[in-house]
Amino acid sequence: MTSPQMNAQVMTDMEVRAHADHHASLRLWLRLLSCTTRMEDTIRQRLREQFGITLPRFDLMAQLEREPQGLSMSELSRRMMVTGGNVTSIVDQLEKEQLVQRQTQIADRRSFTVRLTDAGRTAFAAMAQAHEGWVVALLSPLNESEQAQLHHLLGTLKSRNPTPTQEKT
Amino acid sequence: MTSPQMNAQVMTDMEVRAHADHHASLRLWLRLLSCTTRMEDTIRQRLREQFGITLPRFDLMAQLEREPQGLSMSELSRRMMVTGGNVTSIVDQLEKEQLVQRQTQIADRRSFTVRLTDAGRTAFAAMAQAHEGWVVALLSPLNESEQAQLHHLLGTLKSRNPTPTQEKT
DNA sequence: TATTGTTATACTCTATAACTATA
DNA sequence: TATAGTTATAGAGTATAACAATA
Repeated sequence: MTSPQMNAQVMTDMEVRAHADHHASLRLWLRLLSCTTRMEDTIRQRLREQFGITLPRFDLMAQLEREPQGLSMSELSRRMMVTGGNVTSIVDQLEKEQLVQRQTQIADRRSFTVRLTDAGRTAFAAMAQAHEGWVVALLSPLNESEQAQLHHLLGTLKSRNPTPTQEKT
Repeated sequence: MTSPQMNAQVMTDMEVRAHADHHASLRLWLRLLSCTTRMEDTIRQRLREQFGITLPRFDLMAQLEREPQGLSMSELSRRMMVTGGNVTSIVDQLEKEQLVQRQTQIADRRSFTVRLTDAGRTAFAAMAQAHEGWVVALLSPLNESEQAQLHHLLGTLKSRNPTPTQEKT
């Protein structure tokens, strides 16, 4: 490829090939986007209809469910990759419905620990179970081996791209 | 598996297996979502910074670019899967910037044909070229064969799931 | 009556910036 | 001064519903 014999014809072929590859990448991206958006819209709609909850609220509860000892507002902000004011608003709503609670810190009185309440944990368990069922059903066109392949390919994609944290900061 | 010898122990194993699979599906979904969201956020941000355009506006222009003869408002609404009022608002903005134009129909005076202007076509060409470059770069962790595999797997996923049209209507 | 498109309204999510209380 | 969190505001995107003009 890099030999001195490389000539104008080869360059042209390479360019044609590059264009074809670019279009293939673009088609792949559009397919990736449409598959994901379609699943996400379905899940979002069902969460709203069946549980009266939005995806960000569900995500916040999911974060808390993984951390029984609770998380600070700023840590929630970091993990959900949204700014602080938005976390305040989501926690306000969930607290009003008694699904989460703010606990004052002894060590640092500026900060709160946010936790799921018992009611919140119970409610989340039901939602998470339904959510998992939807995901399993939506991915069921792929068998176990195909899902593993897809997981692997996406892992390659993810690990070699900059993280959102790096980009956002 | 369905023989009379199937006993409690087998059931338990199956259940354990099912749970493991479910968790694998959930992990796959989270990875699919985060890969896609990360790419989409990057693209959205660059479109805004470099071209002062939002993704829906870019998408609308992309629809028009594919149909030189133009599209009606309702056809744009259908293709973009958003309700009519939103299309009105996006077309209003693009028309104000003279990137698209509404043409009255002779046959049906209720309806418009929306087209790219020459300026719109020129502007879109520059944006589309940059966009394609970003997509190629973002997908570059996967080689050609891996991209083809991913495209194929997502095709399977897409073709055997209900279409958004069915779900939205 | 039905359809095309517009307008008005409301809601969610998001970011930015000014602010308060505490460290 | 710096940090944790709140408040206020603004903007994008979305849906719904009432409306006008035309078919």
